[in-house]
Amino acid sequence: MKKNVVTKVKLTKNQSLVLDSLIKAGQPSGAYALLDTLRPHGFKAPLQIYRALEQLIDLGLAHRLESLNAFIACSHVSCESSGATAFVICDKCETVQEICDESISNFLSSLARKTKIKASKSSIELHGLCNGCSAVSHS
Amino acid sequence: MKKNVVTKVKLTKNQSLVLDSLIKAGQPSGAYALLDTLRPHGFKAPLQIYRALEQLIDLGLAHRLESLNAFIACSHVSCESSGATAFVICDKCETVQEICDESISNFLSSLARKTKIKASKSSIELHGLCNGCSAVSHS
DNA sequence: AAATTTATGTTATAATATTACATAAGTCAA
DNA sequence: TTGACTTATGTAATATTATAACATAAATTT
Repeated sequence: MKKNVVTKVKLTKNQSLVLDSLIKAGQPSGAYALLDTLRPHGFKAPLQIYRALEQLIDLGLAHRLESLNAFIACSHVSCESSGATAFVICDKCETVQEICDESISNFLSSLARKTKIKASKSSIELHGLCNGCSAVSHS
Repeated sequence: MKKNVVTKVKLTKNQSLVLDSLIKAGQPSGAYALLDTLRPHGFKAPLQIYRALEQLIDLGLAHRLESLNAFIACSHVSCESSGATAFVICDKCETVQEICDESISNFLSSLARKTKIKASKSSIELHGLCNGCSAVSHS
């Protein structure tokens, strides 16, 4: 459950562009949406996106939301959080809260212990309606 | 966070076939793998699989593993677990442990409370090496 | 039996992701 | 600074996963 904790890395041009797009989006973005955003910058193929994302995720600067097949910039300066992160996703406004505290890591440790697994990666995603949206929401 | 808790339902033919395949597989199975398995029974299109899976998941008889884009039969008689389930997945032998106890639901409730979300769906998946595989494993 | 809902069959296509191979740029050691 | 090596890039093709749209049939309700 280690992660490359990074204070300063020099990103390549593609990596920077993808990260900037993710940050600007402020929401989960699909790889092809990112590709479209970056076509003006010369991006032409999905692989350019996927490759940049792979590095960014390794560096803890971006995350993949498994339940959405989408990606999001890390909301911490850089995610120094040992990989124990939970995402809380509003299905209406698409806001994502990235939670990263002891309750998450404790829960995961305990789960790993109980199931006798040597954990290497986790994904916790909770969907629903955020405070604002559930106040308004019809149906 | 409700789920259709079911004691006895009559599944349709397609639903039964898909569920049986899932159970027989005993492992996460992709939709197209299921389709291939069921071609001898007359299945011809992915939609036949996806539609059956949708019902099975609604009924709590199967689950979707988001991080694998795959499906698995519920390991409980029928998952009466309020949808608060965690999956622990060995990346080597593909064994999946389906955990479904108070620690999961407590964790999720607390997360929902902290983030002020009205939760409707959750996904918790922990990857690593199971007890057996980590004993053997090289690299 | 008519009306309604639920399930099915089938074709086509959308959305997501990777393989394979060629080239270029950066890094490090001699 | 050249050569060896690793890391990043470009590009085309293709694989994998999932859904839309439309027609038909079966089950359920009234």
